[in-house]
Amino acid sequence: MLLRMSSLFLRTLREDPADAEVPSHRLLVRAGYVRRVAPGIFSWLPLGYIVYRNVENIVRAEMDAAGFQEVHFPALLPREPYEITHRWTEYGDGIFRLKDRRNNDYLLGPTHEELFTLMVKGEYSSYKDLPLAIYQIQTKYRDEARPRAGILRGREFVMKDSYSFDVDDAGLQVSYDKHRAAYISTFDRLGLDYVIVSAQSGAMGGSASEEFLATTDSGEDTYVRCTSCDYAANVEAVVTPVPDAVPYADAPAAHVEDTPDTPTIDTLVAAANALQPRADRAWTAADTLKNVAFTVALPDGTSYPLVVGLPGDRDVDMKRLEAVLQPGEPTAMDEVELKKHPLIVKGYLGPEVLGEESASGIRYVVDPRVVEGTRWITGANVHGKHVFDLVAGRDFVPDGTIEAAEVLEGDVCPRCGSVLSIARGIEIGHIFQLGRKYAEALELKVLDENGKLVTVTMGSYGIGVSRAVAAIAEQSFDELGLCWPREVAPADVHLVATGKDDAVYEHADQLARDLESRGLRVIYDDRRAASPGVKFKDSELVGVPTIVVVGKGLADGVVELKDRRSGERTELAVEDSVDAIVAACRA
RNA sequence: CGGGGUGUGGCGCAGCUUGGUAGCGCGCUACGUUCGGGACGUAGAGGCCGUGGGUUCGAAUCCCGCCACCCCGACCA
Repeated sequence: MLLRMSSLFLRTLREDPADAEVPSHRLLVRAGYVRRVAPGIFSWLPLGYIVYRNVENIVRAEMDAAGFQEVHFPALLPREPYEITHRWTEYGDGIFRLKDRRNNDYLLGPTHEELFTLMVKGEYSSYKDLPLAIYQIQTKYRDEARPRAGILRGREFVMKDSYSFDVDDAGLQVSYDKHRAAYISTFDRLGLDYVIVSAQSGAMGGSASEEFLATTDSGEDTYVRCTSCDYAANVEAVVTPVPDAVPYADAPAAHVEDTPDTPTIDTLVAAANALQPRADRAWTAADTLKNVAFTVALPDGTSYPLVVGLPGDRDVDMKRLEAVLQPGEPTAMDEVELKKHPLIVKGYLGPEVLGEESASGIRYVVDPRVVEGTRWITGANVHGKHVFDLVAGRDFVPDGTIEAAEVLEGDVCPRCGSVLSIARGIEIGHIFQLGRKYAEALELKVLDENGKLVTVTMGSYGIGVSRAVAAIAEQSFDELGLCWPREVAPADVHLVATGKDDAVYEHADQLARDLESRGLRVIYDDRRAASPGVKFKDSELVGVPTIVVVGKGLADGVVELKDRRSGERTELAVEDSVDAIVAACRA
């Protein structure tokens, strides 16, 4: 491959685009790799599309090597399969819907579980055909509420999705493990720094689930990692260790106190220390029980109220709450909704009027830390009053526990009891054991060895291909521009010719062809009009791993070799420069 | 869905307060000079100022509506 800059369809930008925030977006636009067409929808220019295809081909090669077979579905899909699994409604505004000329409903596929399931149902009917793993690389469409961060979160994106089909759970586990291994080799080859974390399975349903997160501060996902054992999890999936119950035989009886003007936790803590100072220490937010009211909307259009109780030093993490309540969608009650529940007093809500068995009938769930015997300061359900020494298990019994409190740096590791740290990442892969949800809904069954019909169990595995391009960019740049890992880079060598001397361009031209004939992919900056500064800046911005300069050194018989990432420069004798450059690129 | 912000040549922006028919940088074209860190000179091309209405002799500028886009939040009682 030899691309000449004089005719390459490329225009780099000297300034950052106004709408780009994250580095990958900024640099992919500036270096002429992508252009925005509409919110969350992008076009790929030649260099970008080369990188995109390199990533896609690595993913494909690794899937093929693992023995998975590639198929291809349409992106334009009929409503019926999604109606059967209820996702036509469950997806809500999240999918693009359209009608054909006969007014039939269609959608642009957001994911393809239904189609894969139906395809296998159409072809296979015996346990002897299983296990099977098939995949596709397909453009997906999701009408995101707020697309952001350029290629990282678009409304149109490319995903590799695979599905495994097995007769039993043991088989599923084997298929899952094979995919896990294939993903590890794929992401290793893509040159990504990533972690594998326990996850929630999300809208697809299912059980065992892990995410591959590319580690970067600009990531949307927050995960925890144990500082001593190998526990790692998405915050949505973090399990709170349940403390032992506290003896409370000696606890004083609950008593209501006047606490005027204390609608927030901070004001309440201050009031408590003034009114009822403790002998041993000051009251803190952790001594208060905060009760947060939500309305949970269900896919069938109904909704129910829910109150979450948690220690006052923590906030509700909406992503965790949503993950637990799937497919229900919680929203915090506003003033209007609070008024519909007369027993709820804004700012002074307490557990005594809550619970399915109580007067209000409102479901009341608490953080796992609120174990039997713990004592709390909390709302008294009267404006301006709080109750002290309210003991869990004695004075109130919640309807259950819920994992909805935010996870904080320093929280206890559920596996080893050590300390958790928090970091961010980009979800580039997700594997999970779907189980029989779709096989059941769409009646994918095979005959087993006893001639009995059994429902097939499935696994589902995704890689964000276009997102991976941005994730790699996100991990591979410096103040000068991009610096791609070699295997995904648009070329091996960026050859720059400088000056006005014909001899320089003649030599560089020959060098470009020699390198190409040795199997290297070459970008050759043969522009006569551009100044050296422009060419150097462009070569750094574009981010090819090896830069070669043919210029003023040629008179002394040398060309210059630069490593984009390290910045290291070497002078090469002209006679053996081809071999030296090839060696540098193969290293 | 809520909050904030922005719409002016291809890109990045000024002009708007205080109305008088548009300007700067980059890029682009031509010629000349220059050629190792985003060169310089001269001459050019390119804009229904997001959109609809209103006020006015006159609107990019003031008023009203609409549309689009960007950022933050999707919670803290």
